[in-house]
Amino acid sequence: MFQNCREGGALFHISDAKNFVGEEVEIRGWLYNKRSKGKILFYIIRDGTGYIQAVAVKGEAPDKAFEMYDQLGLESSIIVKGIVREEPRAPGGYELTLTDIKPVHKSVDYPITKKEHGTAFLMEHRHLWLRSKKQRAILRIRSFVEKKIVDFFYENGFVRIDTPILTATAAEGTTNLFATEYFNLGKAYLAQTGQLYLEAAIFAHGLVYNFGPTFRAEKSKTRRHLMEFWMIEAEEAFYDNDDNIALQEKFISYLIQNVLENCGDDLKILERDTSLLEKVVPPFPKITYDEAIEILSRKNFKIRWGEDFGGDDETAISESFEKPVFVMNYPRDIKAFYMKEHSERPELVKCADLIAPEGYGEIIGGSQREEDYDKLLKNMKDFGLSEDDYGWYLDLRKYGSVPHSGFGMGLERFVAWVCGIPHVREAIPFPRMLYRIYP
RNA sequence: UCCGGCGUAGCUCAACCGGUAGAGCGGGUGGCUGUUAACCACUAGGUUGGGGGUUCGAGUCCCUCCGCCGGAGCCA
Repeated sequence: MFQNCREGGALFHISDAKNFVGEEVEIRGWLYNKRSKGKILFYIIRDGTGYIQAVAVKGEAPDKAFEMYDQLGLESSIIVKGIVREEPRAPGGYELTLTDIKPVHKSVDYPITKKEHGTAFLMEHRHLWLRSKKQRAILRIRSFVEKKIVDFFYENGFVRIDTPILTATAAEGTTNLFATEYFNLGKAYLAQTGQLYLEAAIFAHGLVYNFGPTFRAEKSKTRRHLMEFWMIEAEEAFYDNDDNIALQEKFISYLIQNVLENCGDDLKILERDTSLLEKVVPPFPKITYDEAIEILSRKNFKIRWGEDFGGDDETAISESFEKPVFVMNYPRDIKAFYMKEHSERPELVKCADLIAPEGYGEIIGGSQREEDYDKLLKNMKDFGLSEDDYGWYLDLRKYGSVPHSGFGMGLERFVAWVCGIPHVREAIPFPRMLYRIYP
């Protein structure tokens, strides 16, 4: 914030008002709202840490405060001085008796008004929408979650491996990738996963993770999809599928409990019902794909064994549980080539997707990886992948191969769930969507 | 790409069976000494997304294009 560049005077944040009662302070911020009642007027100011109301009474406050009133549109940047006062009628409990107000820049006709707006309009003004209370709360929670993700892995002995964003080939084959020119080497693609690179790194570090943007050029048009999203992926040497699931349980619970402990004010702004989040502690329910199909059949869903779940299916499964639920051991045909075959039923793979409660859908996809050279090579051929493109990946099964597992979590889906917001587009500052890349 | 829905004032939305386009907010003007999305009065603001058609008459019905929203597929 600004306090580092202030000359003299009290260092002041609105959020610290309680420590400055009776003192004159200076706020550098923006005009959030204003009201006039003739000989008394109110300026509501925000400074990035909170909101406070400055009161000016005719004859007591400088005349300037009244002259300024009509000139200052909402979101004008201003420097306000005033004396902090306890005030039970004020929302935060504190108020300012205004002693000076100076415009830094006068804002005229701010597009986002105090009444409701539609999402199309708000997305068109995303650069301004970020200033509003709920959007601030969401992105503050996102920022905190990002910190706790890094903390969790650091505390648990993981090494962060930043995997490349520009890659030469598709990692999972089927999905569409964004392409760009790469000098004399032809096309390069924006990474849709860093997993294969993480698998290489476990042989150096044992436990590794990455955290960064991921790109999918799929024409997905739903509340759970973005073209550019942030993913956290972990990869663990000598972990089987059960170890992997236990780690995910611990990870998700850690994040949720930390948010509940530290983000109470923001969750309140979002009117999030936290009672369901409080239940997110290990162990989570675990069902197999077969059992999930049974649950859906009982609910009269038209899904047959062998098909993947759609959004409605995931919601229906999650409604049977209060906590996030792991769905394990999917048919191999609907999963990626690198997943390890189930030892008793070769038509299945050892994997688990974590489905969040309240209809937020899949937030984690994970699996044990195929560590056997010959089986992996056969899978790649079955999936139509070129052996040449993946030579380095096959090498990992030649020089000290070990059982290993990993998972990937979509940050925006997680944040949307925690915040209780219906669409992932609000869980990222500037969403890239199928028909929107502005602003 | 496919399936639905929507497009009316700056914004959010009304307008019955096809019959003179309206409200709230925002803007402007005036009023008000405790407002909390302040309130009260007055006021300006429209090629009803574009084009074509049916009709005495279209915001409303038909065709077409454009834009947006939701869903499917795919996935986190």
